[in-house]
Amino acid sequence: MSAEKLRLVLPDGREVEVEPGISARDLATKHDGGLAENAIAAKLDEEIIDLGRPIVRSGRFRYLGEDDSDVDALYVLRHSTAHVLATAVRMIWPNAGIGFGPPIAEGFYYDFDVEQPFTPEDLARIEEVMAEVVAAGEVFERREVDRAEARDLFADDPYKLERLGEIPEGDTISVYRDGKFLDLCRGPHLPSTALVKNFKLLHAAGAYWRGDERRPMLQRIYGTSFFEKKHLEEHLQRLEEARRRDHRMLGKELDLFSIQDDVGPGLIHWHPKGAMIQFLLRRFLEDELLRRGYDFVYTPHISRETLFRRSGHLQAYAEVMFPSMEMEGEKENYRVKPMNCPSHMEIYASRQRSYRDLPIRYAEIASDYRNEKSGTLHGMLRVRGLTMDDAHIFCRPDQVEDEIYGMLDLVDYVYSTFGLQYRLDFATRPPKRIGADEVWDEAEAALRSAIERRKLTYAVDPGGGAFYGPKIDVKFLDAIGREWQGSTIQLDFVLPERFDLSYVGADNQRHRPVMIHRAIYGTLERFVGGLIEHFAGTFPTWLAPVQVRLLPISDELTATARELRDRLRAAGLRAEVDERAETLSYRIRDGELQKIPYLAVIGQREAEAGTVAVRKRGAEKKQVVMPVPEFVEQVAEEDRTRALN
RNA sequence: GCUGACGUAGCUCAAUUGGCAGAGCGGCUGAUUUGUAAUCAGCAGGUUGCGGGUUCGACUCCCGCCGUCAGCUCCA
Repeated sequence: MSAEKLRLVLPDGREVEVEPGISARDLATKHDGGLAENAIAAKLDEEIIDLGRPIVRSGRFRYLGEDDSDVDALYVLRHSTAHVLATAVRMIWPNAGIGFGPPIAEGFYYDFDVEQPFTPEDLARIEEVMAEVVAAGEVFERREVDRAEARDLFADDPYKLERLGEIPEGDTISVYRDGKFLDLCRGPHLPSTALVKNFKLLHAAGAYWRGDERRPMLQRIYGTSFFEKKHLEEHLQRLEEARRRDHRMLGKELDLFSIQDDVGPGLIHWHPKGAMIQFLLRRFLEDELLRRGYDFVYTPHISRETLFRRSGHLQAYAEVMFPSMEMEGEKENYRVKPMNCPSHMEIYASRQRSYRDLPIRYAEIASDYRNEKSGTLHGMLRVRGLTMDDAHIFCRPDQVEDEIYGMLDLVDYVYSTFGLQYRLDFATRPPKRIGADEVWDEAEAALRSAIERRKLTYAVDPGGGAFYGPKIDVKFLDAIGREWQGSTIQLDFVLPERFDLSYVGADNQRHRPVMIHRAIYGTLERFVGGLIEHFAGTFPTWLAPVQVRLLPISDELTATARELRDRLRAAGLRAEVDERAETLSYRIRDGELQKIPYLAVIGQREAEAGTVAVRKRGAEKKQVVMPVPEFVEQVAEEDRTRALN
């Protein structure tokens, strides 16, 4: 069979004709030395291939180099590093069972079935052996085998056999070997372990085989690797930076919140300074909601189960709800609410509604309680008692798009005030759903159109919507690039049905309103936790629990300092006097560590001149002496404009 | 919920093979009255998470509970 030449389109646009079956490596030496210099793999269209693999079709072609900015190259590197890890583990524990070992977003992991969980000392030991494997420069050797041989090769590896059984008939089964380690693996890999230069094992923890808690627990080792040492170090520094910003640590240091053992896990105590932040967030949002035509409502924290039976929560959400409370002399038990929607439905349903009343927007910042699994609790980010900035909008179908548009506008207004970038996930109809297709068509079109009108970029999550309606999730990015779940906007076709909501239209007929759930912050707990980490505790002046701390140099100046404090308070600002009998240096240091935006020193000179010596957090000029009125105005201005400094 | 590690003063952490529970910071008191990131001294502060057990003796070893932390598919 005289093979036709293949045509490969190179990144620079050139086309080359090659013999079918030529490997990327041979292609490099024959055709273009420069292009393939330091290549570790190649990419043909969307498929990454080993350098040694034969090229059997035409397409766009490029080499992957030792380039940490190339996600494809990193993918190969980390996959190979995972194999080096497994190689080392098998050298130390020859009987270790092996699970999966994929590259992941920031590194890789590998799951092992071992008698004893790995200790930190084990990880250090494994790293040493990995270094030996790297030094040995073992070649990654790919081989394609038939099913029978594969079964034979992995006869002692039950997890690999299980995976093998899932590979469809007719698919190629490949195995990779480096040194003594053989793995069922689709590849691709580096040419040699010698290219694994900068890696680090980060931690070990249990992980269920296939994430299924009914199946055996394996021991997972996480790690990461880079081509360049500099990038590994930067990555480790980022991890360190994230630890430095941990809201649980900062919450303690800055006295923002606590969780008390004898109150219960996942239940937040907002201390005065944390509570101040929550208060400021509420005030900011509520003022804005008034401008945007919302009505405030307040609803009970507990209710008869009748309510949640009607809403469907008892059927669909019971495992997250706290258990029933029996009430003496009453047939019905009570429940603490996990959400606010049912009560808002009741308010809507409490009287007749006209099409002229719509849209109706009920907002409530409310405490809800959810019995989250103990292992998922995490500081303020995953709690059992949560404060939702909730709202439910009831509108006519023709109003949905404008309402969504308005919410996106509000999201943008709020997030940009905090200097947060964000992105949208648009989740569409899942396979299992209620509601007619026409209703979904209309709803999804309205959401999409609102997003596009707002000129926002978004990712579609097909089938990711709830069974009762499509939704938009807003993810915001913090200062070190991590993503947080923030706002959510969710259409609901179910609740209006269950509560038999209606309005009387212009045609004098009863119609079903559309209902939209929405939260801007999400929960105050998570949002504040996110802000703590985003700002690393250094809140902008308008959010700082204490904006100004006054430092009188000696006792004689305390009265002057108190006067200024009262003047600042009268201007709506938050100020306090540090009257402790400590040196100025001591009190300045303390104020800096407490991340207070303004430290204002008052000495004899200032008292006589009517000035303050202002030391602004993070400012280039260490201190500026200014007249008191000017200082008050400067802080007030920053507060008023919500400056991000 | 499950697996593992951990839990000592308000905070951060010590305490040898099972042998008198300590330090720094913080707090209080006194002295100092301070000019830009820690003044000095003294004092108080503990049922070593809770409950059992082993032992002459338990922070230490064993069991149970509570809590914290990491993780629990980003599919060979």
